[in-house]
Amino acid sequence: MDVGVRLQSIRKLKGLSQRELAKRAGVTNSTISMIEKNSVSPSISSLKKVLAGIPMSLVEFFSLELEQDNPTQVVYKASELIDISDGAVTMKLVGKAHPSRAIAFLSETYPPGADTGDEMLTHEGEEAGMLVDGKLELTVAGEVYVLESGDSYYFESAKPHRFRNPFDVPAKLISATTPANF
Amino acid sequence: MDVGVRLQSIRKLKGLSQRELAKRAGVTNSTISMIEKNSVSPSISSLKKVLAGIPMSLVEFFSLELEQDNPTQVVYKASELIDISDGAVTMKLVGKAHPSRAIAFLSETYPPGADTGDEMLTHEGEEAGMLVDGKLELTVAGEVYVLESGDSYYFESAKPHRFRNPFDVPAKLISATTPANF
DNA sequence: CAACAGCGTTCAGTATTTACAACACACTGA
DNA sequence: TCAGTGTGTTGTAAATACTGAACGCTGTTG
Repeated sequence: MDVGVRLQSIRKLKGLSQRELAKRAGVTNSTISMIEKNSVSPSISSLKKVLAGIPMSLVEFFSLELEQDNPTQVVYKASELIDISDGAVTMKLVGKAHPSRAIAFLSETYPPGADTGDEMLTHEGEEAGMLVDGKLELTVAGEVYVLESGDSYYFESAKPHRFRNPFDVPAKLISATTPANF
Repeated sequence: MDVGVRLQSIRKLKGLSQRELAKRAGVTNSTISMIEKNSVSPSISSLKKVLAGIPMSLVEFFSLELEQDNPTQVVYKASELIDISDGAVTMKLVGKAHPSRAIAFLSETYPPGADTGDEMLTHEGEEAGMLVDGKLELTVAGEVYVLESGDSYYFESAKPHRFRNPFDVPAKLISATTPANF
């Protein structure tokens, strides 16, 4: 697998534009464009700067490259999931061998007090999930729900939504979002 | 840790000169010189070519870089050993976190029929080892010995020596060589 | 519709890396 | 001692990557 495609899929998975990533990384958008198109082979220092804007280490970057040499992996051990955690919420992505995935299937853990941020989330697509442990508060389009172990949900992601754990035990959630550009 | 120092220590561990590695990698010796001195930041394609001459993947290269962020690692699991195999003989190096090691401590496996080559080895330093499984033939300065499980050895590496496994079971050897530039 | 903002791409010029060819040094053997 | 071979380093010229400013496209807003 080549560097360009890999960078692009990681960038899109993080929901960043070329310009946005370029600004965070301290390079120009044209640099990122050309790297993703494989019209240049970036220097180590450049790639390092770019990845710092994601953020991601060189090790992680090339580890992912290795893993997708095995394009037909079907089963994933817990330790094989990709960590895309954001803040206090840990999020682990299933299906690392599928760079152009249609579904972001996640294992998420919300410690007591954790949430997805003050702002309500809105994006295209649909999402579903099931709580496997603890209790979790879900707000969708102004309605507040409390999920308990075994409860599940499904809604259009365009509706403003937010997850919060105001309880005193960690909540473990299995979720799926499509498309995967969240 | 920087790219240059890491490349140099790997190259020396493999016993290669800048020119020798350059020839295998299809680059010039000056390129390798400047990379090791960190006077340039090589492009991914260049570094990939250089590492192909070792041979070593980008993943492994940067993995090593990460690991030595933890400079005080003392215990290593079997899966954590660095594979520096040569031919049929598998050799795994203990102490990856010590780039400027004084001792090359190896776990080696000789399948039936494997050997260290037709030529006798001679280099500076001293080496010792113990056979933990199977049987192994050791020749030192013209003398031929047969090691069995539990047997050990110690000799000056300047004496011509060779390991062979003419038996029908794999031989597993734990060895130490100093200095580590073998 | 027009203006705008965001997206990725492309082009010319600049900065950096790389190849080629020297160089200095150390060691070996005649 | 002196040629010969090995080592790593360092100029200069060619190749390549990177920047900055365009461009065309899409969707949004007044």
